[in-house]
Amino acid sequence: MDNNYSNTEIKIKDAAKSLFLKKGYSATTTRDIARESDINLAMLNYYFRSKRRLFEIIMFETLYEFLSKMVEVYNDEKTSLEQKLKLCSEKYIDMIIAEPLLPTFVLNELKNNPTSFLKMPTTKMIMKSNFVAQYQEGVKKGIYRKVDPIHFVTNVLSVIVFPFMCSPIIMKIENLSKKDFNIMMTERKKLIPAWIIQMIKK
Amino acid sequence: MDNNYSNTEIKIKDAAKSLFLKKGYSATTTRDIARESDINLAMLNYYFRSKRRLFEIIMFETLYEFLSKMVEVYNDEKTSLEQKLKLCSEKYIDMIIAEPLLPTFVLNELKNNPTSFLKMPTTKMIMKSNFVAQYQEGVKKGIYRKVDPIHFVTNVLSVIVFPFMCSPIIMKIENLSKKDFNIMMTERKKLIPAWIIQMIKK
DNA sequence: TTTTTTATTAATCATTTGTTTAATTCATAT
DNA sequence: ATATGAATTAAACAAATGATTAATAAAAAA
Repeated sequence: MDNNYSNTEIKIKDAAKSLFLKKGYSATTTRDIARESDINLAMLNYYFRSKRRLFEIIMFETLYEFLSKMVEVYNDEKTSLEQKLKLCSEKYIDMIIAEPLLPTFVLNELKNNPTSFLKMPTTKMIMKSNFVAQYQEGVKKGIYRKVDPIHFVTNVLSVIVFPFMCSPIIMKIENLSKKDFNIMMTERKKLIPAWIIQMIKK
Repeated sequence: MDNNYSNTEIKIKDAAKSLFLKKGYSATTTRDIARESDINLAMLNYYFRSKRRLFEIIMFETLYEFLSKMVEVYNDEKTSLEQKLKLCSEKYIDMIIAEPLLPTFVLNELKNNPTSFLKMPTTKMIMKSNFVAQYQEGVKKGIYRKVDPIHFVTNVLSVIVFPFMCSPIIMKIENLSKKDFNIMMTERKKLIPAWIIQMIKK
């Protein structure tokens, strides 16, 4: 590889991301990060100046990657609303199965620092996406019930994301292993689009 | 008042709960709590032995109160499923408007310590509640679509709770004040029961 | 009132934590 | 081969943090 990033710089970021996701900003110490990435403590400040700055870099990149993937689906001109529902349900669930700590982390750290979200270029794009436009078209045509699009979008994201945030509870009360839980979430890939359609269809 | 709790003990717990909810366990210092409750730092250890123990007491009480309120609605023998949907939608949304930081706090701290949830007597009661039984009856009668009850319960909670966890995002992208946001959530009290019914009705 | 227990305070302790420094090693270019 | 800059290390610093102590004040019991 011939980029500008040194090996240690990547090692620090990987370890830091993993720890920040797992324990949050405050509960993660610089020494934790140094140990996990197997680098000298001073290297953290050498490459990133401070713990705060390292966190913000990781936060930005993580958010950006996450939102980019979302916008991709929502703005596809070729697919119908029902196809988009199926696609995003599948895509998000796969995404979160691959990185299950992400939603809680994002929402939690955003609560403390909502400005970092403003900086994201893709933030407001969801409400102006093809996805929402297609829903509103359907309303005009009289095939969908009318409701403020923000409710519609919120509901879609709710039934996709929230179960992951409850995973400890769901696993406990249903006696599921992590594997079982993921199977359950995989089931939802098919169920969610149908539910949403039933919710909005006249 | 003639209970066993001294004034300072209550002051400490109130301040600590407020801070733990707002900033989480790690980001809250004992000195924060002492300052906020306007007591001497040593009083915290005098009454609660340690920060950890104070946290666990608050966590337990908060969880217990929260779950108790939930079980109340779910197990009411007199109400139909549709009435329960309306009641719990109203009740939970009012509850969370009154204490909006609670869901994120609970889910977040539970992730680190799922055992504290096991101790709760009411934990598994939801899946064995009258609410679930009524749904399954409806399935047998052929008026509701069949799906694993855990999906049904998860969906109800998702569309109720998740929007609050996203409140910073929703407020940002929709340009809402806290008041506006609460109005939007209040709208949902009526909408959610209808959505859920449409979701499950044949 | 006197004694005894309980509550409160200011000061202090021992760790932990984020960050920096000064010395050393490594790589690269001249 | 040597000089220059970048990368790495061990050690240390200052501030913050959870917890304790010893002295004092307040309340309750005798």
